[in-house]
Order: sequence, then structure tokens, then C-alpha cells
Amino acid sequence: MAKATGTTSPRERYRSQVRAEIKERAWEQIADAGASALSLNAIAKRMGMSGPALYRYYGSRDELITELIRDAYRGLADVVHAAALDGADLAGLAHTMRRWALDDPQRYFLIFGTPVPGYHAPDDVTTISAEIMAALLDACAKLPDDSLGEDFDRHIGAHRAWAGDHPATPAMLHRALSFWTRVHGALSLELAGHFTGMDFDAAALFAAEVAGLVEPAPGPDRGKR
Amino acid sequence: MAKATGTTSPRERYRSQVRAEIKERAWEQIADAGASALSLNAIAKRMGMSGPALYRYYGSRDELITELIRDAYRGLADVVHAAALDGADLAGLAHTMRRWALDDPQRYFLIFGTPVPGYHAPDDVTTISAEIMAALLDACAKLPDDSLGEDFDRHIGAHRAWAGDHPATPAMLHRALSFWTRVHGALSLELAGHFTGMDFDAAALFAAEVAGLVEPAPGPDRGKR
DNA sequence: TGTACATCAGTGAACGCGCGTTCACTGATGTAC
DNA sequence: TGTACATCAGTGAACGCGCGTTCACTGATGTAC
Repeated sequence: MAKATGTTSPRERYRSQVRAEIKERAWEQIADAGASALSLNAIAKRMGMSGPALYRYYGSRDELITELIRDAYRGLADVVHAAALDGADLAGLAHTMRRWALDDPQRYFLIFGTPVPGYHAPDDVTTISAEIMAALLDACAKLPDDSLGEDFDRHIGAHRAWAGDHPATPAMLHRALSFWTRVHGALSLELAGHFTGMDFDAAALFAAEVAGLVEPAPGPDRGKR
Repeated sequence: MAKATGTTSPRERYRSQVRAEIKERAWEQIADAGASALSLNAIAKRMGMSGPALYRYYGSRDELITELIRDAYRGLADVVHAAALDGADLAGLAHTMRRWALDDPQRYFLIFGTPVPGYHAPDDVTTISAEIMAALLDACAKLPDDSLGEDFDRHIGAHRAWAGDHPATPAMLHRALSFWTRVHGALSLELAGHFTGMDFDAAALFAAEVAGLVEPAPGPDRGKR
């Protein structure tokens, strides 16, 4: 008979340790050669085990990848959440997300990179995604409720199911989506190396893209003609 | 002895026909299963040939992929160029790029998706990239020279080597990079399916992101508080 | 505390697969005289 | 126009590789009496 729930037997503890090490090695392999090169046999070899041994811990390669994806989403949601609790504003959240992405670009791309035709992420990542979105909306709610463009405000105000019951105005919904788009755009171009060879500072472009969403726009006499 | 250059022998014509068909089948395979699944043997099978036959046309799998990447860049540059000649403004170019991407998402991701660690694109794509950038800068030059943010204007004005000898102001350089970032951000999130399940119109978000770069921002009394 | 049994981690052999790539060869197409 | 030769597309067999995954088995660890 199993022990009372809440207690973990030595065997259970060992199991989760090994599962954790498998994932660690998997991340190393992904960082080295990309997710498409991830192989159970190679992980086993790195751990000094035989290939089939891993089937005690993961039913298949796909099951492992799915868990890695889930962990990656979870990790991003956690750092965003932590930053929000720390009082970060929208620009702070952007900075947090960028750090997280730079920390392991291939982890970022596992989630937001090229989709594999036919593969469908598990349902619970949608939940985690919504959690992140909610944090962004919270941050938007602390800014002045300026419009970024009324056409899309109208549209998004009428299609807000994805925001759940968050009490955001259309302008806030708009701002959160623009934020996400710009953060992802600047970040993924940077991480994919599309700015190498161009001599400007990717961090500066990133900051500028976010600043455009946060700072009040200058008056009508802005810029030099 | 070879014929005078300019004329093509039947054999040469046949060769380039077969090379073209190989690429066609390659694109089909990429569209079906992603670039990592591209295999010379599978292409040969689809063409009713044996695997080794393809080595008459491409020295290796990598050589084929490199040419596909080059062709993809070339194709994007061509549609952008054509749109520009047609008098398209910045919003028009954005629309053109979106259409091109939606036409074959995996082709888009071959260029702008997850980078394969260790792989380096051939040098000439940098040239094609610069060509696209120049078209964007031209379009920016036709807009009012409003600043999107003076901090980054200053930075980019001091790091403009990537723009070659294009006579763009710092605000234009800034606008072109923001354009590229936002287009890529909205587009790649849409193509990767990150908006599925959210019920808004991806095209509307895309348009809004671009509009923010094109339309003069509303005055200080913009939006509703 | 000691013995009998059940659980379970890990092994090694094996299966079938598809990959990229090399090689010696056949047969058709084009070229030179 | 016809013959002799060179070029070159395509074949089939083969090599070595690593993959995911199944299976019967060994041996250590934990459990029950």
C-alpha cells in the first residue's frame, strides 16, 4: 500500500531526481543543437545510462518534449509573476522577459519559434499563457488609459473573450497585445541573429519599442521637420 | 567546346528544369513537415527517382537548403521591390510582406524562424537583406520625418553603417527598424498560431501595429481617460 | 530481527527505419570528324 | 550522312549511422509477516 499522500518515499524522491536530471540534459542538448536534435538515446548516453532506461521515466520522446514546453511556459510565467509582485511596471516586465529569453534563446524558441506542422501543444499551456496575459493586462491598467489607435480599440473591445473576466478597457487590451507583439518581434530578431552585422545595440531598439507603449507620446510639435 | 555563352544547350535546359523540380518538391515537403524534415531521399522518391540521382544536381543536403534560403530571401526582396515600384507606401509594403508570409508560412520561418545553432547563412543573403532594408528606408523617407522617440534616434544616428549610404535621417532609420520589428512580431505570432483560440482578427492587429508607424499620432488630448 | 516476497530501476540484444553519401556501372544523348 | 567517341543522367547495391521503441532478463531496494 502507498504511504499517506504528502510524504515522499525514497523511491519517489529518487524518481523525481532522475526525471529532473533527464530534463537538465535535455535542455543542454537543446541549447547545443536545437530542439529538433533532441534524442533520448543521446540524453541517456550523457547520463551514463542505456537508452531504454529512460522509458522508466518518460513514455516517449514526445512526452518529454511536451513537458519541456510546459516547463518553459511555466518558467516564463513565474519570472513575470515575480517581477509583477516586485512592483515592476510594463517596461520592467519587458526587461524581465528579455533577460529570461537571453538566458537560453533555444528555450525561448521552443515556445515561440518555428511551429512543427502537426504538433499541438498541450491544453494547459493555454492556461499558463492566459496567466502571463493577465499579468500584462494588470501592468497596462496601471498606465494612463491612452489609446494607441481607436480602430483596433473598437475591434478588440468587441473580441475580448481571450482576456477572460479581466476588467481591462479596450485601450488596455490593445496595449497588451501591442506589447506582446513588439517584445516578441524585437526579441526574436535579436535572438535569431538578424541584427548581427548591424552595429546598433539591440537592447536600445528593444527599449525604444517598449517605451513607445509606456511613455506618453510627445505633443503635436514633436520631432524635427 | 561549349557553345557561346548566352545560348543554353538542351542538356543545360534539362538540368535547370530538374533542379527547379527538386526545389519545388523540397518546398512541398517543408510546407508539410517543416524544414528539419527535409530529406533528399524523400524528394527523390516523390520525383520517381532514386536517391543518389539528386547528387547530380546538388552536392549535399546542406547545399540544397542553402539555395532554398537564398531563393526565399530573393523572393521576398522581389515582391517588396515590385510593390515599391508600384508606388506602395510603408503600409502597402507591410501588406505585401504579410501576404508573402501567409502564402507559405514555413518559407517565412525558414528565414526568420528558429535558428539552427551552428548554421550560418551564406554571405549573399546579407546583400539581399540590405536591399529589402533600403526599400523600407525609401518608404520611410516619403513620410513626415516625425520622431518615434529621440533616445533611439540619437543611438541609431550614431550607428548607421548597416544603412550603407542611404540618405536617411535618424528618425527614418528608427522607423524602418521599428517597422521591421513590429511586422515580424505580429506576423510570426500569427503564423505560429499563438493567436488561435483568441478570437480577434490577426490582420487587424497587424494593421494597427503598422498604422502606429505611419499615421501621425493624435494630439495631446488623444484617447479617452 | 529475520525471512519471503513484490516492486521496480536498469541492462543488453534486437527490430525496423530512414537518413546522407559513395561507388561502379548502364544506357542514352550530344559532339567531332 | 554515318560512324567513333565523350559526356553525363540515372540506377542499384552498399556503408555506417543513430534514431525510437520493445522485450526478456538481472539485481537491488523496499514491504509484510
